Amino acid sequence: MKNYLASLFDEAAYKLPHLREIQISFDRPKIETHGDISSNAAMLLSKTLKKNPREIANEIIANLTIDSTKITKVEIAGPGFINFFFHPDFLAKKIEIILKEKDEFGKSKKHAGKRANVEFVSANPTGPLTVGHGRNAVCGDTLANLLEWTGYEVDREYYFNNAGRQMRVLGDSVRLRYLESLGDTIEFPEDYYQGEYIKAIAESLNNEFGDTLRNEEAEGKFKEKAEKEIFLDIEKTLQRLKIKHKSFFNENTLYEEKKIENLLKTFADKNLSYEKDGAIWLKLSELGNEQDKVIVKSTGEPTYRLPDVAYHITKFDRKFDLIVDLFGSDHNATYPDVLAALQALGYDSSKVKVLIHQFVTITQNGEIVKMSTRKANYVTLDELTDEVGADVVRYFFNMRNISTHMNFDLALAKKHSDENPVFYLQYAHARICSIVRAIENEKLAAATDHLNLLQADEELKLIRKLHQFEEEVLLAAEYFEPNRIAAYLEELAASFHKFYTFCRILGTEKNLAEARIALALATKIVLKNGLSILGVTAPDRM
RNA sequence: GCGCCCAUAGCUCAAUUGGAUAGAGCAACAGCCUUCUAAGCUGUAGGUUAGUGGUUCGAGUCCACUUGGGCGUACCA
Repeated sequence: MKNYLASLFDEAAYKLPHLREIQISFDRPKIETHGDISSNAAMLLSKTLKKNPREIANEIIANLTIDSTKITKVEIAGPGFINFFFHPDFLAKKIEIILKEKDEFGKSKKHAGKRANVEFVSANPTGPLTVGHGRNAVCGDTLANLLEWTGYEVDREYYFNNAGRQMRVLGDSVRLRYLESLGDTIEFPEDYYQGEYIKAIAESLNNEFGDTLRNEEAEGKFKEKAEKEIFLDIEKTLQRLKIKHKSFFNENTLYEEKKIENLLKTFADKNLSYEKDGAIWLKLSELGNEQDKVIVKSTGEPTYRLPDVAYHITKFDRKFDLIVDLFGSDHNATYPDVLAALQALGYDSSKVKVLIHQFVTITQNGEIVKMSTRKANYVTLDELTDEVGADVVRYFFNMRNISTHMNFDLALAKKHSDENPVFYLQYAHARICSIVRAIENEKLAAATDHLNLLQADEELKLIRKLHQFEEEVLLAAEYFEPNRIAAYLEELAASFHKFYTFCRILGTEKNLAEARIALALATKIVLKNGLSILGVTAPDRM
């Protein structure tokens, strides 16, 4: 609809050149009586032309070539909106297109040929993924899906670091538990990893090696085994939510391939760094940031900033057209430094899209659960998946804008899980499948020869809703907002449930019945496609 | 103190990125199943969009300040 109108306006611009000077928007009015599409062109021009917007609107309309089989009415309303009413037959043609394109309907080639990298989860392997990581995992994967739907080839990437202090403590935690399992009396420090999984890893080392590791160092077998086991668990947890990364990028490779060393040299050569108090500093204040930051400590150890920059350079080297980083809000202070450094080195930092999602507050019986992997005070993502199922987990994290501070009442999620809106969507799909089963006995099939019979209010509203899908996918991808898809699907399902209630198929005259079947099947396709973007199943029965 | 994010119905969240009369779901109340799944539908009630000022044809949305919350603010990641 919008594309069609845009072409009409383009044509009119030959006669009204000032139409080219403004950014015309075509909106879907909230209120039905305002038409299918509304344009604000006249209001935007009223200032430059110093004329009443309604007068301008009249001029514009006079210069539009209106095909009455497509547009039935054009009117000027309110302060100067131009409202367009489309012909129902024209709108119904969408059903044919949907039935033809099936799984492909909604995909676009807008970014065909481009490559995107989406980095998400990226939790260091110190323990199981928590509900907190769940939001990052689900949103990251859904964003990657969305980009794929707009034509990108997407690499899902997981960045981790098995070198730092955290991992040393992890290895030593395992070592102590191992000694304990051998019968030694140990003192387990309070700031070590308290989780039961540490004991399990120690136990399996005991089974495998007996007491031969008594003098092994923490950073040897202990850390190695812990990292391996924990990563296996993380991957399994993600897999349950249908998340699979293409690559796991280890920070270590940046050292092994001398990327850190080279970067330091480049910073020095370009006069972007300096030495002070035995440390190396990056001149971030010259790059527009608040203050200079240390990139190599006086101990000779780099801070996280340095490998972060080096890591992002590898993303540029790997020729991605779009680089997406999804972090929790605890990282919000770090990325401006990385972006500034990249820009100073000549990389186009506008290719990097940093997304920050807010934290999930978990409440259990009215009390806030403070998550800490170290203190083993957390609810794991696996536990949540066990409790409510993968579809609910995925839908729950997808249904809200990533910028919201989300509340998650565990007790409520478990108790009222069947009140989750995801079932509302799935139920709509299952109902259509049920129709399909029922019509087979009645010798009925979908037919698009008499779509003009679809004139009931519920039918027309549903058709209009189907029109929106392609646009919603594009917008959700463009703004990196997966929740738009969830919101759209809820509206679509609502339109369908109303249609289902008021527009029966069995017992209706054949031509109308078959047109309704076509409409139902088109709805089924769009529901399924939308759910697949969210990573949620579309069941045939419920 | 400073930086980023947030504040919308009793609760959880939307609102086409500045559009016309701010919408859903829970919860509450009143209805609808001899007919394709009632995990559904219909209706009622619920709002000074935290507050004050500003920008303009037009503000929940943009700007400034205030209040209240989250996350940061390391030679931790």
